[in-house]
Amino acid sequence: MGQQQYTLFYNAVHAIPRGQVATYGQVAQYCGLPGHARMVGYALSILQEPHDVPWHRVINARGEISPGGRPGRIATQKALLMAEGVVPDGNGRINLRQYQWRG
DNA sequence: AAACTGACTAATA
DNA sequence: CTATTAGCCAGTT
Repeated sequence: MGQQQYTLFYNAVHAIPRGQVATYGQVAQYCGLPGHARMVGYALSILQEPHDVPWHRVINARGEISPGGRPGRIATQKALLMAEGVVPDGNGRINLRQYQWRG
């Protein structure tokens, strides 16, 4: 467990098509590790540029953008998502039924 | 070693 | 809708 696992997560995130989103738990399950949602969050939290991981396509199960350490992260993620056509509803939440990736 | 901490979730109340 | 509980596990104190 460790670095290798993160590579697996990053790989899974790469599989999320543009214009769609996936939840942390979904990514974990896709990797064959159900229940490891927190590890997905951790893996993304330690990402450092340069990287080519579309981290913004990963949101929580409520359809919200999870708060991260640095303020401004949420706005960035929201902007990236909207740039590829994923638009939040009136309450700032993303409709999973519409945008969630079906692997 | 033990306690604490998280970009999490599902189930209950 | 909010709150609480319990499960999760690699890092950090």
